[in-house]
Order: sequence, then C-alpha cells, then structure tokens
Amino acid sequence: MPKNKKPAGGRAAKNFEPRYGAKTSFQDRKRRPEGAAADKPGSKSPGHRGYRAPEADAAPAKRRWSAQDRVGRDEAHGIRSQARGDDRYSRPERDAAPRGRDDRPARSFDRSDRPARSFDRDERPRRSFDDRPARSFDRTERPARSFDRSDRPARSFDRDQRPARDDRPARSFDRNDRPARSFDRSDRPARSFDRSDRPARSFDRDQRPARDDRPARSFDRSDRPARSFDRDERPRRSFDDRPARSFDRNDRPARDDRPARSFDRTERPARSFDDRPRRDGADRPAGSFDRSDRPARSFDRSDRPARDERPARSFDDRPRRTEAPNRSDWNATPKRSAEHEQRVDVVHERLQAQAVDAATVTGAGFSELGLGDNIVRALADLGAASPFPIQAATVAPILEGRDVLARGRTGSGKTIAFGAPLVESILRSQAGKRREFGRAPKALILAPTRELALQIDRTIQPIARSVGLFTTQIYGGVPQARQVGALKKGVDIIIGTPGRIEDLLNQGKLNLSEVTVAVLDEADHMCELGFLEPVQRILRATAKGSQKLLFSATLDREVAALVDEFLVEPAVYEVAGEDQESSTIEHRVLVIEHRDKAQILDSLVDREGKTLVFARTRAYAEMLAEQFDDAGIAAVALHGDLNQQKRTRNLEKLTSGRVNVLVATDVAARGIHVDDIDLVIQADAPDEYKTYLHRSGRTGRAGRSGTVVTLITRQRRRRMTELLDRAEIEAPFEETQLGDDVLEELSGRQLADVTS
DNA sequence: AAAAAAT
Repeated sequence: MPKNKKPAGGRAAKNFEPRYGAKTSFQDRKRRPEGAAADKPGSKSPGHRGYRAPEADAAPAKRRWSAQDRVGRDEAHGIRSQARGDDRYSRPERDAAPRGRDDRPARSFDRSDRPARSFDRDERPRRSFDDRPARSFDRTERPARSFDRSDRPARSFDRDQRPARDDRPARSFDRNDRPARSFDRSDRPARSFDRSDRPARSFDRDQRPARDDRPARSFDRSDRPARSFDRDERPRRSFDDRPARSFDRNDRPARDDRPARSFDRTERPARSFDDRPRRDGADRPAGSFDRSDRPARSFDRSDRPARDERPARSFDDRPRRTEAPNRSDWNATPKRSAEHEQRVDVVHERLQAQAVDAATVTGAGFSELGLGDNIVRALADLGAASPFPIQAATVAPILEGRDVLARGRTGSGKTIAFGAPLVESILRSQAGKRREFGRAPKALILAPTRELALQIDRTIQPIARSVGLFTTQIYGGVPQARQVGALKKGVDIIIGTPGRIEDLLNQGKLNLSEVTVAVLDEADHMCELGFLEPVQRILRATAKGSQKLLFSATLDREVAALVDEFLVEPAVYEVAGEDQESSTIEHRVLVIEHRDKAQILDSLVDREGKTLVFARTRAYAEMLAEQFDDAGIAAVALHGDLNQQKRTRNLEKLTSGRVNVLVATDVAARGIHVDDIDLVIQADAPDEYKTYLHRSGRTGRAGRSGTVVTLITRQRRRRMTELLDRAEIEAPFEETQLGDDVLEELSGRQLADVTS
C-alpha cells in the first residue's frame, strides 16, 4: 500500500497537478453565475438576461456560420439536386429554409427549453399528484366541517387554501367568488400557456409530425445541413484529418514498411494460434501467457491516442512489441519504470496463480467461487447458472478485496463478474449490522451513459435484493427528488453516471465516504477527456483505500491515470481466446458512392430482424430515423438530443420489438444489451478501433450470430484498413452499388429469392 | 463528435 501510494501520489501530483488547475476552472464555472449576477444587478430578470445574452452573443456567431454555410449550402444544394432525386429534399423546402434560418435561434432556444420542459413534465404529474392527495385530505376534513356548518369561516379558510390548491376547490365556493374564478382563469391562461408548451412538447415527442417542419428544420439547422453537408465533406474532413494522415502519408513510405506490419500480423495470428492450444491445454497459465501477448496489444492500442504520432511510435513499436517491458506497463502497478521485467514477472506470477485458482473452480459454479446461496439463486434466475470465464476469474479476487482490472469482450458477462462479488462483499461487511435508515451507500458503480447505468441496475438489483440490499440509480435527465429520496431512506449500492453523482455530491445529498467498493464499467471510456476528471473527483470522495474494480472490453493503458492514483497492486484479468476466430460476428465493409448512401441504407434496414444503425452525429441519427420512416420502415432514434424519457422509450421500443430499427449515436455503442440484434450498420465509420469493437459488440452476444456492415467511401478505404488492423478484425471490402445482390444478402432478403 | 448536471 504505502509503496504504491507514495510513488503514486508523486505521479498523481505530476499527472494531475494541471488537472487540479482544471478543477479550479470547474470551480470557476460555479463562480461564473455568481459573477454574472454581480455584473448585472437584479434578481431574476437579469438572470434571464444572462441567459439571453449568451444567445445574443451566440446568434451573431451563428449568423456568421450560416453566412459561411450559405455558400457551402448552395454548393451542397447543387450537389444534392444532382445526386438525388428531389423526393425527400424538395426545393420548395430548401427555399423555405432561409425562413427557417430566421427561426433557428428560436428553435435552438426551444431546444434549450426542451430539457427544461421535459423536466417540467416530470414535475407536473408530481405536483398534481401532490396536490390531489391534499385535496382528498381536505375533503376528508370537509365532512367534519359540513357537520359543523357553523364553521363556514373555516370553510372560507378552506377557500383560502383552495385557490392555493388547484383553484378547483374554489369552484364549490365559486358561486360567491366568481371574480375569484376569473382570477383563476387568469391563472389558467398561464396554465394553458404551459399547455401550449406541452403540445410543443408532444410535438417534440412526435417528431414526425414535426418532420413536416423538419425538412425546414433539418435544413434550417445550420447543424444538419452543415452536418449532412459535412458528410459530403467528410472526404474533406478526412482530407483535413490527413494532415495527420498526410503526415502519415509521409510515413506511408514507412507504411510501405507494412509489409513488415502485415508480416507482424501474420505473426499475430501465429501468436494467438500458439496461445490457444496453450490456453486449451492449461487455461490459466495460458491465460497469463495470453496476457503477456495482449499487453503488447494494449500497448499497441495505447499508441492510438498517439495516432497522430503513430508513424513514429508505430515504427518504434515493433521492436517494443517484442520487448517485455511494455507489458509491464500494462500489467504492473505502473510504478517503477526501472525494473520493468521484474515487475512483469512478479505481476505475471500473481496473475498466473490467481488465474489457476479461477480455472480450477470454473467448472464448479458460483457457490464454489464464494458466493452465497441467495446470490447464486438470483444469478440462476438471471440465466447465469454457471460462471462465464470472466466471472470465474474475477469473483474470487474481488471477494478477497483486491483491486481488479478486467477485460472481457462485449457480451462476455462483465456485469455479473463485478456485480455478484460486489454484492457478496457488501453483504459480508454489513453482517450483523442493522440496515439503518439514511445509511450511506457502501458501493458505487459508474457507467458512461444513463442507459447503461439503468441496465446495470437491472442486473444488480435482483442480486442485491436477494440478500436484502438496496440499489438506486443516480443519473441525470430525470428529476432529482426521487433519487434524493432513496438516498435519504438509505441504500447500499448506487449505480449511475458521473454528472448527477457529482452534482448530488456537491449538494451534500450524497455521501460517498463509506463507499468501500467502487466499480468503473467501460473504464477506458471513463478515462477519456471530459470523463476522467469528474471520475477522479468522485473516486476521491469514496472511503480511503476503497476497493476499485475497472472493467471494459477494451481495457488498456488509457486507465493508467486512474490506476496510478487509485489502485493498489491490481490483479489483471482477461478471457483467453477472444479473437475473431472465436467470434460469432461477421464483418463486412461496403465501399459505396456517397450519392447512393441514403438508398443503400434504406435497402439494408428493410428487413425482418432487429437492426442497429450507428451514426456519428445526433443530427444524422435523427435524420436517418426520419428517412427510414419516410421509406416505410419504422425506426426510432437514440441520441443525446432527446430527453431521457424518449431515450428510454425508444430503446425499449427496439428491445420489445415494437420497432426493428434503431438509429443511434455512440451513446448506444457501449454496454447496451438488446438480445437479438443480428445486424449492425455503421452508416458512418467510426474513428477509433475501440468504437468499432464496441459498436459491433451490440450483435453476436451470448454466442448468437451477427453481422456488422460498415459503409465507407473509396477515400476512406486506407483509414478503414488501418482501423480494422488495430481491431484485429478481418473484413472483406466490397465495392457496392444500388441494387447489388450483396444488399439483398445482407438484409436477408435473398431468402425470398431462394424461395421464389 | 458524443457523452456526462442543470439552468
């Protein structure tokens, strides 16, 4: 412990000192509103002005952009009108767009309202709900009053309350107080005004009626056309990216060294091939051996953020790959850079020992891993009768209280791998203690998206409840009251996303000081820019020395920042033999003309099974969902521009099968489990190999078969080749045009051809 | 670019 913490602390100081600076910037954020309020005296109205002001500021910026965009748009119009029939994007709509542009600030303003509206919606039912019990309660009082009759002053007292209620009680009293009614009515317009918002809301919800507007909107939004236009430009972007690439190109002669790479690739399969027999022979030693390989991989991956630098690094990599020390960087508590190999050896021995333990109990079941009967039964109810490999590996060390890093590919059972032992640990730590009202949570699970947090809770909750422990979800986009209420009652395990957790933490409504087990799901993702610092602050709020568990399908050295500060001699696990050969996912890349893209997508999603389509931006995801719908294929979208209610509902629509096509941003890339998605379409190719792996992992789960189709243009072939190489995935590139058989095949319609 | 708080 002290060994780690001292050097770790030192590193943390080096690594995070600047980030503390960033932290102060966060504090500045807090101060801003205050400062703004000070700058602009007044109470609330200046506050509103404060909101308007940035918009006013933003508006000219938008105008500038739109002015620029107009030039590009005109070009885009020309391109589109040539490329496409004017079916969906009719000219009158385009012509109407300028009007829409004028509307934009308002619309964009509306959007900023929408979360607020949705928030209001959630509150209103509660208000009315809260009010009505009050009424009914009052009514129970009334009989008493009516019994007294002489108590009418009391009634008048009630009347005073009634207007306060919902003004309805005032009706019974109304006859005398019709002016009061008119007063009530004066309130109602406000309500009706709210209602006027609601139709807008419902209008928002029913986005499709809005679709009538949307051509305008989509056109209006400087975003969409720009974005869609960007698509057209993506070659340009990619071209822009190529400065980096072009930098690569300068190195592509170095890539000409790739024959060397390809040579390396031929070695990799050889390695993996060598591994498997060993793995098969003795799982765990093999496992440790595999790890020694993957650290190399992870090292390669760690180069990715360095992609810009890759040429150099990748060039340097090859010698390094053959070197063991880098492996140590991955496995070891990354302290002593000096004694790499010793560290490696030490770590490997430890891993090996534990791995063997896990392997010996693998066949035995969860009980033998140390889980209690209730938990084992709960797992069986969840369909987990016997442990998957990742579960067999991690349960015992987690119960021992060790910090654990674990990598198991998508759909390999990671949630139970940390969830079941976590519940067991908390249960043991609470043995003999009362579950006190208002007790502080003992465990924390962090996830990158709300949907994932929700899904994790769906798995953990039954396990926890089987032993009398309580969980609650803490994530944004929904009112706090219910979450805070649960915390006040007292829960044992909280599952959520960083933003709301930190929010409640800062509000003093969440006490993490008794959290002894903290889990980071999709841990590498949680270490990316924008996530890392909140996560660090949250982890720092947990009990000193709390156990840390980091899980991900693509766990790599990206988590080093957290490992350095928070983990002590972590055990590292991964599942042997997880490569493409053992995968149930088929990968295809269609090289298409951009002008065919929309129709090719229509053709692909026009099928029987559940299809998940990934788009790079929210706007494009939304546009595609509308496009499919217009083409007669029921589709919904999932992205961060939707309110949480709609996000949840749309995902549920796919899960329940009410729609078969979901178009999502990368919000759905990680962790989301829908049983039988058999086709994943990447309308936009991902930029990172990790994203590819996670997106494609939405299919082929639990041994089912699945297909991943990625659409690219010719310009992107090289980039795609490199990405697939990093992902260690082999996929054929197929030049595809409208009407090609491959589209029928991929959509499954070839079956009809066979029968016909 | 997206995601993660709310206003």
